[in-house]
Amino acid sequence: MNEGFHQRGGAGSRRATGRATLSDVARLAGVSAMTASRALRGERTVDAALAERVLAAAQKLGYVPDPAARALASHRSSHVAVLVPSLTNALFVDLLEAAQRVLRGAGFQTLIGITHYDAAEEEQLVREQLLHRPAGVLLTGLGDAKTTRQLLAAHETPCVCMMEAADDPGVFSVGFSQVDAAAAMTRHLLERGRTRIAFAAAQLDPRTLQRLQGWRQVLGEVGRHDPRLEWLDPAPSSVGLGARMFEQIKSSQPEVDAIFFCNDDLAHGALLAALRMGIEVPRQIAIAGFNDLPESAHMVPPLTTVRTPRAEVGEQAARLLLSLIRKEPPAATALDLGFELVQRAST
Amino acid sequence: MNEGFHQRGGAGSRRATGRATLSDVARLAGVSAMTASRALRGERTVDAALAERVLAAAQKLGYVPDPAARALASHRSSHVAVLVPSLTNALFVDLLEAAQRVLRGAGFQTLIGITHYDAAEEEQLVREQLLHRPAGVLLTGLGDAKTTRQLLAAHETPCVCMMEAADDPGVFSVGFSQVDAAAAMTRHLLERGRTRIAFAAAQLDPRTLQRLQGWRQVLGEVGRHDPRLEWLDPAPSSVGLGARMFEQIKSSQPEVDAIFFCNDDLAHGALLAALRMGIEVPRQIAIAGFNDLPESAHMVPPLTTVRTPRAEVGEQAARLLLSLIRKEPPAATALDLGFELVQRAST
DNA sequence: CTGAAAGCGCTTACAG
DNA sequence: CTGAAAGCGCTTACAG
Repeated sequence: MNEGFHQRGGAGSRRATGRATLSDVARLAGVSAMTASRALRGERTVDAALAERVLAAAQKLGYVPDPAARALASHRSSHVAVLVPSLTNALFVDLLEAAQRVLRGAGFQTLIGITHYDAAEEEQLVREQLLHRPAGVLLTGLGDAKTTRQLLAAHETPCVCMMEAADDPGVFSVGFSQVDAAAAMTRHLLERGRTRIAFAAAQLDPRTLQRLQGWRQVLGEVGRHDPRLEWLDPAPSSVGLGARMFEQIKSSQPEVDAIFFCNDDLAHGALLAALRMGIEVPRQIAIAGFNDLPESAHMVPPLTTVRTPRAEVGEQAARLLLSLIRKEPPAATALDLGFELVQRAST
Repeated sequence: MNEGFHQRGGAGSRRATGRATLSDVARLAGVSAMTASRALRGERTVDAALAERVLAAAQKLGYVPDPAARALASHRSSHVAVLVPSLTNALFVDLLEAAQRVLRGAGFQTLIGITHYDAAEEEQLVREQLLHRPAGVLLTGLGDAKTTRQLLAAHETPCVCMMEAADDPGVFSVGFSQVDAAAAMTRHLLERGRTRIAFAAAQLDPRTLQRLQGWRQVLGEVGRHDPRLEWLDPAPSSVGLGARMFEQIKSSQPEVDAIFFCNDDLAHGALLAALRMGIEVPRQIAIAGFNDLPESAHMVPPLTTVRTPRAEVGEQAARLLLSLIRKEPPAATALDLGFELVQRAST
């Protein structure tokens, strides 16, 4: 019967890897390679008894499918590309970590790409990634990157956008409304009796501009919007920049009684600058941030901010992508995970 | 002559990708696929004129090699796995970003793995990665992970360790001496007239323990080491933990006149706690950190710390790995990039 | 220095 | 529901 007889390649063969292959499994289970392949991928068309034998054989041989062979034959790798603007911002790190945990659990490898907040670089990265035929792409979008979307569509590669609740029905997204979150914070400052509320932002990526919009909207409604209260700097966010912005606003517009920073890093810098300058927060001026980084609760005074569900966004975006990859019906097109206003002593 | 005649697969063929393949290039250049393959990979055995024709053909067709096919045939992918303990610590983010930039430039994709400071998880991740046959591995090692090294050796996968200057000649490493850096900071504190210098650390990974060793060594030499000055907490580092440690040290050992924290996050927490408690730094107590994060220069007072060359470590480690992958003679076995003591107002 | 053959380990597409 | 055949797009190993 030649049972267990296992010859690989014959005389002129090239060096193999030494790992068990699909045909090893098939031979041991007494089925064809095709049936083994189908059983291992969980196709339901395989007879239950056969499938069980295949699984047992695979187990016994310690079989692990070769990703390269699978990718070559199926035109689809087991990679998922995750594109984020930066890893310097803890927000994106949390997003990435959460997504990666889910993807890894499902047998997908995570390839990271850093776009540096540059739409052209995003497009370039997507092109590069598509050469590797990723199973899917997770994106922190840079506006209406139509080209990106077309590229992905042309390669039939599923994609989920993170950190926004998109209104475009052709786009899958997981996030929350940046506009609403900023509006909520602005309302909070009004309720605390502030009348000259500045908005200070850096980087000016699409999500930051959405926050600007929320602030404008609320102040506009109460007739308190004034373009001179907008402090917009395209430079990257940093603690140092936040400190400089605070000094500038304080010296040029002493009547400002609250500053809403577009993120916590800037707000931290402002709080530290206030300490250095002997300006009391919130008595003389209120300071608010956005994101609720771990440091924020420990600042002096503790920072009022918006808690964003970034880990959950990463996780849910990965889950949504997995269902798209598996061609299962997606749970939703746009998943809105909300936000939470965290009031602390700085406002 | 059938020139330009291009038929793919014939009647019963399966859907191809539509991209130009190696044989398209070979046909256009009028050579065999083998010669085309060799020319494109830059093998020097190819006749110059032929090589030029191949390159021109590839250019014209927009040929891009298929990574999966290449990996299947050669048993080696174009991926490099980068394993770090965490991305919550900015140190590792800088490392990763720098390494990725170099690797991407050389045509390698970066796969990240997060070990969560767990040696078992590191080993598990290495096993997983090896199934994908990475071209190489970049590691932020977790001690004498002998198993890890054996695994890599068995798969003939080159590896470079980051953030240490290893003394083991069988290990390639890029970093600096954690012991020396901590010793330098301890000496600095002695020179500033401090006599009761505590060492406060969290996470307790190998590099932290090396810093502990440097501190012990210097204090031992001057007869000022006292085990009660060691504050070691295995919990993850955070600003909050730094604040708590500061409060504890202050209340239980009021005679301590300096605290050397094993990283800047903890030191930031301590500075903030001191502000809250009304304790003057450095008059009443000096505070020092390690790593020089961007925030450190903006703290109140600005933090004295050790600047570590993490971006350069990532970059050089990637370069070293590339030369190992290409079987070029490596520039060095252990590359020591040094460190810099940055004195600011907190000491 | 160059090439025809074989093979890497899977899956697609087609028959039964 | 199952299988024999062909093929994915490259490179290794061997001849010349």
